[in-house]
Amino acid sequence: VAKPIPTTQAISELAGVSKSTVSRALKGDERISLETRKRIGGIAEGLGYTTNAMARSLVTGKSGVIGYVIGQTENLFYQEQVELISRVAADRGVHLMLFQVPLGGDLTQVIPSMLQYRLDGCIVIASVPVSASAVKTCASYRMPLVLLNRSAPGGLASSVFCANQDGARRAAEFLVAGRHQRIAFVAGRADSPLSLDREAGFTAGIAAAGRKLAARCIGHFTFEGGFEAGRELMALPASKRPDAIFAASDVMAFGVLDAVRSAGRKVPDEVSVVGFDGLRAGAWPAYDLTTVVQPIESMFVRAMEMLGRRDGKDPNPPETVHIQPEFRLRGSARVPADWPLGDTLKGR
Amino acid sequence: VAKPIPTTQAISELAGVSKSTVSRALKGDERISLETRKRIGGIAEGLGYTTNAMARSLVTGKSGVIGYVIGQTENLFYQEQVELISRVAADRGVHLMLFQVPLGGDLTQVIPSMLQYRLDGCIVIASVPVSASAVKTCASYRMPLVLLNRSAPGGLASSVFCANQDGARRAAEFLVAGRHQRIAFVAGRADSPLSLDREAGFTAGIAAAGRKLAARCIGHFTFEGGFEAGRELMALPASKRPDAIFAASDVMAFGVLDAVRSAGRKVPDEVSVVGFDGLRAGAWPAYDLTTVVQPIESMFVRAMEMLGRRDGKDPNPPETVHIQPEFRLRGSARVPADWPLGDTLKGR
DNA sequence: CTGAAAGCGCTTACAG
DNA sequence: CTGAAAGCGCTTACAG
Repeated sequence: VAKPIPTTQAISELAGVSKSTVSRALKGDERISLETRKRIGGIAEGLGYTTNAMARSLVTGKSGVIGYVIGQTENLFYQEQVELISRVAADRGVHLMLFQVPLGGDLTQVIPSMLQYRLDGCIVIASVPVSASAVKTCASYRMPLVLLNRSAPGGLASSVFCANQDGARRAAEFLVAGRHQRIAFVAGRADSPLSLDREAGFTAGIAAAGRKLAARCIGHFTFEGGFEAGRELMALPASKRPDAIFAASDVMAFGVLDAVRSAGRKVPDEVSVVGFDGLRAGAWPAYDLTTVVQPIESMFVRAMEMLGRRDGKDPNPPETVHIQPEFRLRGSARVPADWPLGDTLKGR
Repeated sequence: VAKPIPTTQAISELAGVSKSTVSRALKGDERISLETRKRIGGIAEGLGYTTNAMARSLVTGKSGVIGYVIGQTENLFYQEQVELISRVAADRGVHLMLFQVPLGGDLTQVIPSMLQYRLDGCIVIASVPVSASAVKTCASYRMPLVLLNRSAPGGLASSVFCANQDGARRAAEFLVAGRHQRIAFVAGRADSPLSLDREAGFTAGIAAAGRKLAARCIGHFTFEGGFEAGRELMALPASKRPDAIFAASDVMAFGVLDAVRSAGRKVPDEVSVVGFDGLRAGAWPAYDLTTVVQPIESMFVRAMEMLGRRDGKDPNPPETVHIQPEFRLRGSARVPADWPLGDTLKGR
């Protein structure tokens, strides 16, 4: 039998008190006597009451939902995160609404929807382009934004970064210590700040050892791109062929690995491969990838905190944080004899 | 400079008409003169107006958002789908709210949240346990439910299935035609209807050729479980060792493949492996998996249609549909000489 | 073709 | 410790 969801009105009638009292009792207002609170709580429970979030947010101005903006990406990395962020959100009692920016689009496209639902804020992943005007629009409507691994044009939004440079530098030190002779880098896209950061950290790391990059390819952050890059590198004459390859993402590293193997080279005996991200699939024996692990759970927690803490009406001032990644040793790269096992970047 | 989001009130003042007219004009009500509609539309645009979805849904009783309920699963299959379903939803102008049922939990846990936001309906993926009482509760509150690859206890909710039996049967026919001698099956969990369906279809397929299963293992729907199963199977004496293995999911098939190879067996010369799902990662050279591809996009579209079509106040009556999967030939299994290339189940 | 009024289900000053 | 009243921003019969 279908029953409508009961309202505070229904409860107030059953309890013989006003709707105001019901409302206050339900949210545990101290001004209502404990006894009344308990009684009302019991009635609400018995009726199967749930507050109408729409009505509540209409008056409070807070919706209890934050937006999670993803791109139209086939990148495994982002796919893995959905479960994680939804758990982090659930733990804090906030709900997540999903927004997808189509390929070639910009955050701007989903702003109207975000505003419609009066979101308490938005988390935007790195693969979504964010124009200066998009950030400005959100700021003008007081819609707090947290960008992941991306800085906000004009500094009008918060950012949570993995310490990309530090992580990449660590990978460089690892490969140098492993006595690799010709070290190559596979970039994501030429114009990606994320890729550039990782490249900067990596080249700084090998430069510190008085070395330089033996080769550099573009892998477009895709498996296929990584595979192609790996093929190119393996096609080089022996004197130039790299014996170590660092890819700016794990999926690309997977592609590189498959290419290296199909070129008949042994991993890690002839070629070491290191990635960046920390995909779960990296643990599968087929790849067994040594990689820099992004602290995504911590990154999400920080992002939620930034969105959550706004006590007053005004959003928090934008801030930027960098969280250190970990370095995960697996079988795809030669381990220097004296390298501390189980070492992590965090420990430094 | 921060500005509040304008309301119909603001527009009505600027336009010199009533809020009623603004409301009607904005939704293109024919009763408002075209001229007025255009003028109001222009003013709204200029003001950067977006309707307050909370207020609207408070009166209409429709929120424009549907729930997507996922489990705490690390299964790649579900991870890949988030992007797809969010695109399908966006195409139809509905928004998606994410709900996660923790490990060991049941749909019941998230029902209060679903009710709070007065969702227009919910899509529940197969890895989420759905008790009879959960279905009953949703039905009693008129919350339409569509379960994926799972039938509703009591028939009180709709279901969209991949034709699991047909797909698995096709895999069986393929392996039989490939003249494999000892055919094994790796199940998901013993109590999973999904796994049982695929097993039923598969064994029916080989039984039709007068054959029976050479071996059967449990792989728990995980990579590790598949790997373990593959190891067990490869450890059998040569006379019992399978030369063909069908896994009830792609991730398990990946594990099987890695186990088969690490046991020193050649794929597909000595052992053929076939999966079920159609993960993108199956196309990677490291796995190159022949598999039954679930038509998830069509499944999502049907699910949305089931939720969307309710014109009146009452939800649509529950229905159940089965959509045919495709069979994708790749390199992990020997192809029968006379097998039609590019053949799909759909074509039959 | 348009408007005044009521109401969706809450919360929150303001009174007492 | 509790209630009456106003109001959040819409939509929708009901009138005209």
